[in-house]
Amino acid sequence: MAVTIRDVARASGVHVSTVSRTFSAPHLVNAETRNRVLAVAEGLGYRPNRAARALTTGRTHNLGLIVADIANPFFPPLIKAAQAQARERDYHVFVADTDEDPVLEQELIEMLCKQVDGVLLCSPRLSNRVIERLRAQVPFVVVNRRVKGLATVLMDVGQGVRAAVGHLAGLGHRRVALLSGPAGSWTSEEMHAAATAAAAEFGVELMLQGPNEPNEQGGLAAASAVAGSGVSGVLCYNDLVALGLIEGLRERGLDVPGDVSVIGVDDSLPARLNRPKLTTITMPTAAAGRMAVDLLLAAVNAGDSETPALARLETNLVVRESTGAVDRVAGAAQPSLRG
Amino acid sequence: MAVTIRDVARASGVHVSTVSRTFSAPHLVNAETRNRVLAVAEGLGYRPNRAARALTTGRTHNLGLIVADIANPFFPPLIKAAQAQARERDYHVFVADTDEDPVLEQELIEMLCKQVDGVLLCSPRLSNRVIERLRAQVPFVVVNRRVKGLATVLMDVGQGVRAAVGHLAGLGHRRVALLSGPAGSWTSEEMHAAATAAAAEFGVELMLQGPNEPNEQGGLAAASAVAGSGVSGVLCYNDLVALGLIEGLRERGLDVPGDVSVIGVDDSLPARLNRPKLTTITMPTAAAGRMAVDLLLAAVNAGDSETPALARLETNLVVRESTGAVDRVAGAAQPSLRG
DNA sequence: ATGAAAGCGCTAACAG
DNA sequence: CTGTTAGCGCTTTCAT
Repeated sequence: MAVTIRDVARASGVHVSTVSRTFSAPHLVNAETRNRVLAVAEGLGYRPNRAARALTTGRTHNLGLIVADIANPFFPPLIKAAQAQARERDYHVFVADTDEDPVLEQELIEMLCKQVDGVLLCSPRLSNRVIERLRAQVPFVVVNRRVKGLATVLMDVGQGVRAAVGHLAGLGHRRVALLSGPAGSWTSEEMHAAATAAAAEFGVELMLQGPNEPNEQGGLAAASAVAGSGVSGVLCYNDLVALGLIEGLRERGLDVPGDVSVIGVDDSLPARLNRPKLTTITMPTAAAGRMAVDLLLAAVNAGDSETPALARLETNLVVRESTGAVDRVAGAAQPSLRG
Repeated sequence: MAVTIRDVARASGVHVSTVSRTFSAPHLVNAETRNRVLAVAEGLGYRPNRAARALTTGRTHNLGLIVADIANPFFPPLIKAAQAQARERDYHVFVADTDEDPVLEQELIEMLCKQVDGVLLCSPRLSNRVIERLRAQVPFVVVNRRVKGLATVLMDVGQGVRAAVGHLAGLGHRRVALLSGPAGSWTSEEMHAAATAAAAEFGVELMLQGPNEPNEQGGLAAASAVAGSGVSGVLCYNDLVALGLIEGLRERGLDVPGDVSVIGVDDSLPARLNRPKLTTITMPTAAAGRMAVDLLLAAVNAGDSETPALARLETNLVVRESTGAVDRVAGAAQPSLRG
């Protein structure tokens, strides 16, 4: 076993409680003694055992972060930001990947909740019912989902969607499709509502296509439906869907943005690397990660009797190369000569 | 505070040790009693406190996983595989991102090491000296790095590199560049050694260019050097570098694979999504994640007096669209007519 | 300012 | 098979 508080106490000729205070309440101990203890501890390589501390204080100083899929490029920036923010508050973040599986998600939460002071749920696939039951065990903060009574961080994708539809309308598109995401995705529902409203506002016809898997496969699979629908512009649930769609369209001889304009959501790494560079809606994932940590820490330190906080973060459209003007009368998608 | 073992004991009319055994050594307790205890525990919503258990057993049943950058698409598949494998062994994996910062890496390890039974170091940026000091505190397994005396999982990138150079040679390339990775990267050194050997074997001239940042910026920054060097084929440290290079080459009017053939390493998500699809060396990241967990668990349960294990995993070249035959005499890169 | 003692939730001998 | 007892490393009254 490693060096404990007792070893330090013995080696520096004080009682364990003094050593303890040196680390957890330094102002309560004589400067001289403190320095001696610190020096001895340093020399022995002593590090407080946080698990043991947690046992008495009831605070682990750990946070859990549950995501559906680390490999989805939407999440890493959020994770990084959350870890960085937590570190500044002397907290540590444990990340768990649920593989998009609600059962696994619940198991992980139950497993985690005894080792953390609070849990960050990002775009959870769990039912609200389960979440509400689980919250008795540990404070939650939810990102991109509405659960009544829980502190929440929302990315206001509606703003970006409105801008996207306006952008397409301005380029002359009259028929536009929305490729929705997984059933039960709050973001997807928000996109739907905002797209419907914006379509009416800008006088374009909106077709809904979905649900789709939230990855390239989903976009690829939707390509034939899009190709046959006569739309000239498509707004996708996320960047991966958009990239998959572009790929599928190409296989059918359709060019982007020549024949079809495609817009993604997230502004993820692949969106910036791909060719054509994706026009997309930026999601403030880093800000959301930081904010979620702050909200969670507030909930942890205040008890949950507060009015649950709600943070809404802005989104924006960033225009790149996957959208362009309609160069045909009806805007109907047809194989282009260069395709 | 949550429901403890004592509450369960009281409610089911047995002693705490019986409840304890029900969970940690079920075979030692009468089936009838066990079922009763289990039922009561279930009813009360009891979950064993793993931190408290860790205090007596000395086993947290947690593993730490340190990566340089979660946002680098190389890591997520490894992380997912490690978490899945650990779960099967009733272990939990805590992921920490060091932001490519050795100082932060060390801090995180020291912070983590009291809450985990072992640590997985993936492509660490830490000096061997520091690693060797830290290993006294907690068992390590290292991925893609050689540290004497430590259990190791290596991805044998040399195989893939040889295949890549052979592939380029077969396409008629005579002058080839290697864009190396960060200084101190084991993988980068392996690539260099293997590329040098393969270049001699296949009779091509090899130019070394680096070190480069392990991301698209690194590739982008190297583009002008590559464009001016007269090479017709480039092997890059990883897919992101390759994609950045392709982008930079394009900005200079050079087509891939028309003017220059580019090969990446990792076979990451962006490599498959991008256009042209990247010819790349597959890295067995998932297998490495699983293997590393098994090695680490073995080290944890055996004490470190064993001969440290060494696993070498195969890599392969997957040919896609970013490589092609040389269509000019000297193979010198020059603006193409279609560029 | 420091020491003494109790206890956090759990496991691990040791008895019985 | 089950109860008793001690103690993991640390914090936290309460004394002194």
